[in-house]
Amino acid sequence: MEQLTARQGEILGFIRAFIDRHGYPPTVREIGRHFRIQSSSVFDHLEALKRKGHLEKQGFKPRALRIRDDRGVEGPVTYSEEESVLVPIVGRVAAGLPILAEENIEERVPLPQRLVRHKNSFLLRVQGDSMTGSGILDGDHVIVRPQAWANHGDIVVVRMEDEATVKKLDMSRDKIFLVPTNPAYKPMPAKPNTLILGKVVGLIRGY
Amino acid sequence: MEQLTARQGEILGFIRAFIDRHGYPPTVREIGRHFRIQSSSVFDHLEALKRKGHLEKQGFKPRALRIRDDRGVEGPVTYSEEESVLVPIVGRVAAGLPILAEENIEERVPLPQRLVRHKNSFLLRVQGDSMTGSGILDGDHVIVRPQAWANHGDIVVVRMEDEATVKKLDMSRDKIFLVPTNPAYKPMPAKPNTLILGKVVGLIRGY
DNA sequence: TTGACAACCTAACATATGTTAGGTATCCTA
DNA sequence: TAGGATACCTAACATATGTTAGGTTGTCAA
Repeated sequence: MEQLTARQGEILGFIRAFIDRHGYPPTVREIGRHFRIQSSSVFDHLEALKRKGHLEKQGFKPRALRIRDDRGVEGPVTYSEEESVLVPIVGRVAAGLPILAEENIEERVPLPQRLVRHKNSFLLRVQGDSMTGSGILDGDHVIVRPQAWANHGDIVVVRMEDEATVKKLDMSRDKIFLVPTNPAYKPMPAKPNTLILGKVVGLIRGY
Repeated sequence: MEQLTARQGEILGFIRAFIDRHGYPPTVREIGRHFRIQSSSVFDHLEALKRKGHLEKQGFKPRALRIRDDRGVEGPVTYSEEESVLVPIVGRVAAGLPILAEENIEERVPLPQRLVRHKNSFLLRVQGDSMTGSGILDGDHVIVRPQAWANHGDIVVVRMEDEATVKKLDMSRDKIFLVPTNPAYKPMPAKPNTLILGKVVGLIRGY
């Protein structure tokens, strides 16, 4: 990866911070406004960053920037390429409290970043064998990305009463069904008070 | 959080996936292209998603979208409770070489100690669906503790020719059998040259 | 049976956008 | 001492962009 100049480093840092704060990259002119330089000057910097491999850039599209300096080092590696993220294990899900309230958290476990690509993800211990059809066994821990809505076919964590349970979403019919993928169980229609806590994005098992 | 319609859920899901894949949100028309609807129709959907609190939207700015249905799960600051261990991912298993030879190692991933309680453990990517009966799916990574011998009922990694494969050990009969727990496959007797590389002690999956 | 809402449409508008062209000044290196 | 890279500039261009206005159709609860 080619060396950056001080200015190029500033620009890259600004883009990174902007994405952190807003959730989307800045436009050329937004960068320029911050540094009090013209858009064409920013353009030059972006081209340099692209040429040096630190930035991906989709021609002519606004905000189509992606920082690429997080790739690992090539070749045989004898050290960690990857950082760990501390992910909380959620136990009981007390009603009324947000899922990640300290009261619900039992402990925290370091996981590789690739498995936990989103902020506020958490681990939930699976109880029962209702999802064995999807390779989710009793005692497994699922990695959950919090989101209040999910789509047909997603494996989700829903809260019913005081319990968090893992099910597959079936939205193909008139009502929403929570489907256990173990054929020994029957799909149940979602009640009005069922709450989607998040989508299952990973799984961890220890034998 | 107000209820979404099926269509609104699809749109929200597309935006989420797009950000995941590209690093920046889609434009109104990019969403429309995917669903084969007009930009003005997409606009309506985005307004609905904003009104219902699932989306933030900066007026008139392209791609200025931010998904907000993960609120209420603000996590407290995380601190370290557990150390990570660097575990190598083994790719091809070159014949003649020890399984943990540098030539076999693709990369290293940090895992929580509780999952990897033994030295020289490694990760192996599972190919095929022969172990779905044990909740081990195609593409999963199993954590393997190296050992040359295992017991009846253990799930093990064996080397046959140049390939490492995951099977269940059946030693209840006169011969040793390698059992795929997917009933669609048949148990095979162990050949004299089959080598036990280790025992499966854990599993990791990313969706 | 009315009214609200959802889900789409066509057509048009103003403009913020990435980009290009051509220029100046400074610095470092061959 | 020439050349190249860096870091900026002004001016202009084509267009992809979010948005608005004004529809149609169907569904569903009051």
